[in-house]
Amino acid sequence: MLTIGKLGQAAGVKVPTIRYYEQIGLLPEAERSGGNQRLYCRKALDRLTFVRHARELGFTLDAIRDLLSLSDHPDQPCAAADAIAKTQLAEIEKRLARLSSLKVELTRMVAQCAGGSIADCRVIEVLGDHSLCAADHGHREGEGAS
Amino acid sequence: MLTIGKLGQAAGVKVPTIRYYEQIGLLPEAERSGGNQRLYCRKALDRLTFVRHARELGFTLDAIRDLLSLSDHPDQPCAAADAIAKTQLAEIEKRLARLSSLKVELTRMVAQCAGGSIADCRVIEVLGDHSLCAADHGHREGEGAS
DNA sequence: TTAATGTCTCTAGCTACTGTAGCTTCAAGA
DNA sequence: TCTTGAAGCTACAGTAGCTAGAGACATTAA
Repeated sequence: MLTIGKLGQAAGVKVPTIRYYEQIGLLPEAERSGGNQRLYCRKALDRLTFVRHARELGFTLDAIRDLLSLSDHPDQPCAAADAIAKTQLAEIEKRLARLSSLKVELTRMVAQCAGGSIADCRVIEVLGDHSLCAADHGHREGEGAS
Repeated sequence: MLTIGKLGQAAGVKVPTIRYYEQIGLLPEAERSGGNQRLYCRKALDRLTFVRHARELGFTLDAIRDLLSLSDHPDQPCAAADAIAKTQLAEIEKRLARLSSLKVELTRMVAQCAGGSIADCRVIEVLGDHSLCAADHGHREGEGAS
């Protein structure tokens, strides 16, 4: 049996994140030791690894919840899991296209900055006037820019 | 003078978002009409357009705050604005690389799903076992998957 | 005048965590 | 056996960047 710290290390997930996952019901409530500490078995590690991996691939926690419940019933046809992955793929393709055009735009902005004063800095100029844009980057970002 | 609704339409920003920007000090407090409604002039529209455009390009509100204060002092050298844009560009390139490898992975996953039952669905299998991954997608996502 | 629309403030909620405070438990060494 | 330090516990607050809703007031067109 693993403590929460060991589990986190093994799965590559931070301890508060594991507790958070339990809190929101993504992971089942853990067994407890005599001193009220969480204890995890191999299966819990598999499940957490699954979650981390899916997060890395960009799945939302809701999608992961669905995938987990699917994998808990392995006799059903896998169309549902496939659909979730496909949705995710479409989403990623959209983001890729968007980011590519942003990159073009920023590259152009940076290249045009002649190193003068702000009064003639193209970076600020382009940001103030959409019509100076070369690329047509859409209207809403929809993702946090971290 | 524009009401908040007209301003929002003109700049392509939702009304609550404008109030939010004012609340966090990104936009100055607006003038008020006799009936306590916000009124905006042309300059406010420029500023809001700048903000929206920068948000679309993935700048954080903090970075935008910096850019705005730079553009308020147009006699300084533009190195700072340039640096912000470059940081942003590097960030976008990282995200692009990451998303590309995610796309490869998901495409592979979806292609391998043979349409059978979940017991042998590669989507779930790949998510449960990192060693099955073709691409080396890093450790942390750092962006909300919307 | 009336109805519809717009605006006001305030509060709470969203995602996916992260950090803090103040306490308890555990394992290893003296 | 005692001590010490790391790791664990709960509970709550905070992060970004908004979005949604309630209930009241303002404006405008018919």
